[in-house]
Amino acid sequence: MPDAKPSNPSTSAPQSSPDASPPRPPNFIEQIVEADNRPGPSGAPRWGVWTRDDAGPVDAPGPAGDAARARLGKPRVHTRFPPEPNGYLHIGHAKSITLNHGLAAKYNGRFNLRFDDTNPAKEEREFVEAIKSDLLWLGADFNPETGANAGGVFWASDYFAQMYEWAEELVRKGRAYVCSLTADEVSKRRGTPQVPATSPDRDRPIEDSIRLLREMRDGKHPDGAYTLRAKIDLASPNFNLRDPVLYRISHAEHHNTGRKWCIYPMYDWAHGFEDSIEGITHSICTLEFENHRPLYDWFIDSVNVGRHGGPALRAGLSTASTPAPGPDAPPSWGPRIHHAQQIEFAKGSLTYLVTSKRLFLRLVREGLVRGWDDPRMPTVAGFRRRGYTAAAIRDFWTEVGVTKTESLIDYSRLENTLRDHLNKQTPRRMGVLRPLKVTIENYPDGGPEGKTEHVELVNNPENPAAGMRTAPFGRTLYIERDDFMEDPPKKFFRLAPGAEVRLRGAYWIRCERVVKDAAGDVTELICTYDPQTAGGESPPPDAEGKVRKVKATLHWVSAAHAVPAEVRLFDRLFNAEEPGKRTGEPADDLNPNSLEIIERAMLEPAVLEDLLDYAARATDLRSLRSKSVPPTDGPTSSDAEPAPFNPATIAGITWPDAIPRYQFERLGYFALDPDTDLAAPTPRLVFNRTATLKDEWAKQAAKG
RNA sequence: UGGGGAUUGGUGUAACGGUAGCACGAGUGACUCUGACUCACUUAGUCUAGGUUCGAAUCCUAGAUCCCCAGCCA
Repeated sequence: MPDAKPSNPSTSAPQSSPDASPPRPPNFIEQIVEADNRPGPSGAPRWGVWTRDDAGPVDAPGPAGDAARARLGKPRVHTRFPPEPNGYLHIGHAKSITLNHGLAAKYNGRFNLRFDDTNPAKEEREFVEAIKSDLLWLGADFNPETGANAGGVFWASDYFAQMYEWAEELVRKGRAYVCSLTADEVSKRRGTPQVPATSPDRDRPIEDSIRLLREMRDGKHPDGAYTLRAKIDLASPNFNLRDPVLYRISHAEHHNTGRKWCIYPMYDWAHGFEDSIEGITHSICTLEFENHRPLYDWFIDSVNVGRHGGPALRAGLSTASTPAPGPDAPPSWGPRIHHAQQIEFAKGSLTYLVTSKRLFLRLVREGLVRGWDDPRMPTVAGFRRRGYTAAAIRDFWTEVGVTKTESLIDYSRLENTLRDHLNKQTPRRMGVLRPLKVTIENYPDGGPEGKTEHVELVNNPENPAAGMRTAPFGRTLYIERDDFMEDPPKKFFRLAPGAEVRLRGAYWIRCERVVKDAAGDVTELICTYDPQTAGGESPPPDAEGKVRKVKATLHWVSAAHAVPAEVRLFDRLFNAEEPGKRTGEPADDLNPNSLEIIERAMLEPAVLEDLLDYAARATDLRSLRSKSVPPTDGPTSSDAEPAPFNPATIAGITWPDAIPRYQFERLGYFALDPDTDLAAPTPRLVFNRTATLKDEWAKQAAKG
């Protein structure tokens, strides 16, 4: 394979594009990381170095162990992706994953998957499994046994007890209090930018607050009766600091902790501690949390009041290096806890799509799409099913870069990155979407079905090593309806009455006559072929030395050997550049023609042969079965861990996710859909069109 | 109205007081057994107004525009 050239064996990051693009300058976050990694005034990197305690499986064999050993003594870089399991991941999340996992890979750090499950009302098990599966597909391995940069899977709910202790600590330090206001009252008393908020219970005695907090925890009070609030600044122009709620009462069943808790921490209270406990160094989030950073800092600082130890100590880790408080030290709450640095970056929006979980939920529930993984959905699962490659999505976000500038990116940029990848990799095959029958009247008759020749075709012109295949050719063929025009405009150089074209790899044919049905529609073309053009070669020069030329080469399928398949064609889900801009409701801009199903496309037989061959030796049949992804929302009963994706070689190309992909010549890139059933007596093939090829003719035709 | 961010060709991004560059797109042409790919050329930008400086996208002042914040969501 030509792309097997030596490609940067030093990094363990998932390698993407086959050819190396010019090196990008480091983005602003990488610049921060690199500055942190340089020795500071103390001679050590800002976040210290990896030790046997936190470097990962240093004694394990294999790549994960190798990476862990290589990490020892090197500057710590520890990132995380913290989704709430309340929906499927979308293309925007992929940016965060690419960034966070990419940072860990680039600096041989570690990357955690952490479920931010602090709100039992909205979270479901199904989403947990879907998110894990999406991360694995994207190449962000979180399992420390297999992923070189994996830090593990964590749950905010595992930290509830620790967070609760810190909450009591803040009360005792006079920095939090139990408030009896209702949600409505708090809202009314919030004030305005100029007018401070008011809160009647701020000066509740510490012991009262402690008692009430414990009663809240122990289920003595109904939902909404009390909250725990931080005592910060009711007049702050930053509303987040106007005594934010830390805990609310909720007698709800949590998907992880069941009925153990009836108070749940608010995101703001929980998030900084989650990073702290896990020893996250760079806590990367989106711009809207910039206003919250002072709050997170205040929480950690408040816990650290009266504590001792180095500034970069991490909770939950060995405190051996913590200097013991001296005899004259004030009462200590324990060693100081770790304080991650939050860095905010801008989300990237794409034209013609939206990333709103609320809208996704509606589309799925109302049946406007065929599930979370509908190939039209901007979910990671949707892109996967559509046939996008994880490498293309990663490369796209890397090319777009990371900044603090809000951007609206042309969707075509994502599509172009995808085409780049697919062009270099996909095997070529021929398929006809809308068959038009062609009979070659001067082609020899060799029996009931005519004579059959086997023509040789190149599998991928971009990749000579992909080799050749043969395709049967006969007297009766199908060509694409769009490749014939009875009354063509000047610039149309495909087939027309009297015109001559090449059939790829086979012969040149000339259209002699047109057969029509009663309605006047063309049903068949009667053509002749030139035996001197075998293999598609030009015929020898004529008597005057002139060589005949054709301008078009068409794809075709032998009617006697064609394999029928269902093909699903997609147009954009929304037909407005910014859905919802017009009316405020994105659903108003839904494209009613976003899905077109071709029930009986005709494919060259090599496709079925490839797939049967793969099915016979496949260990990972996810892409060949319809049960691979839950088709609708709603909880599933299965608690099974999503299996890692096993690479599979299909038609000579190895796909990390085992999804068979092709370029059907001149039509675009296609991926096998899980609705496919190869085990049926008559195999059922279903393909999704991932993307079209660029089409100069369509552009011209549109111009008129 | 208060606070927090942002602003460089059509799009995305770089330049960190010293030649405004890169990628994608678009246009033109070449090549072509995919109207694909590839190749060549072209196109077009520092939000505005002042100031500092030998020199400003970069520093200062004033303004404009856009995004975020008054959930017991995250």
